[in-house]
Amino acid sequence: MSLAQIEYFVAVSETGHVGRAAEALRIAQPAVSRQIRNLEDELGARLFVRSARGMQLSEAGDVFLEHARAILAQIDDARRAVQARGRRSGEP
Amino acid sequence: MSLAQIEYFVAVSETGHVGRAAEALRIAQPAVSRQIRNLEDELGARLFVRSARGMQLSEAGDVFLEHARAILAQIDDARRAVQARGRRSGEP
DNA sequence: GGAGTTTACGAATGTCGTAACTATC
DNA sequence: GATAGTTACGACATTCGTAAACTCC
Repeated sequence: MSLAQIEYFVAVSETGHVGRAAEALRIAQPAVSRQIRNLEDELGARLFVRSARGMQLSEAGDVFLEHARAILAQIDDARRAVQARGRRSGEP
Repeated sequence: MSLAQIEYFVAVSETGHVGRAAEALRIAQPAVSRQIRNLEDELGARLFVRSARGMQLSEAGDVFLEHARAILAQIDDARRAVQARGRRSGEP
C-alpha cells in the first residue's frame, strides 16, 4: 500500500471513472488501473464493481474510502504541523 | 513523503540509531539514512539532532512522531476494516 | 581508534506512458 | 461502433546494497 494508491483510489471513487480520475491526476489511465488492482490484490478485496459505464464502490470500497480520506487528511496535518514547528526553531 | 519513510522515521525515533533501526527493519543503514534525509528535505525541517552517539529527536521531530504513529495506526485500521468487510461480502 | 552516519556507484525494483486488446452497451 | 477498463512492453525513475569516506568522542 502506498500513498499514491490511496490518492488514486479516492480520485476514482470521486469521479466514478478510471479515465476521469487519471485526467484529474494528470497521468495516464493504465497507471491508475494498475494501482487500483494492486491495492485490491494486497487488501484481498474488490474495492469497486466494474460496469461498462465506470467504477462503483463496493461495500469494502465504501468502508475503505472513509479510512483513505482520514489517512490523507492526517498526512496533511503532519506536514503542516512539522513545517510550522520546523520554521520556528529549526534550520539556519 | 512515503509510508516507508514514515516507518523508517518511527524506527529511528524508537531506537535512537540509524543502524539499530535498519537492523530492525531488515535493510541496510544507507537506505534508512537517505530516506530520513529525503523526508527532512521535503518537510523543510530537521527531524533529528545528529550526535556522535546516535539520533535524537528535534522539536519538529517530536511533533512529527505523534502524527507519524497516528498515520501508521490509521493505515492498519484501514487494512483491517476493509479486509473484514471484504471477506464477508466480496470475492468468489 | 571506534562507533556511527553519510556519500558514491552499480544493480535491482517499481512506475509510467504508448499502443494494442477486451468487454459491454 | 463507441465508451471504458485492462494487458503488453519498453523507457524512465526510485530505492536498495556494498564499499569507501567522513565525524565526533
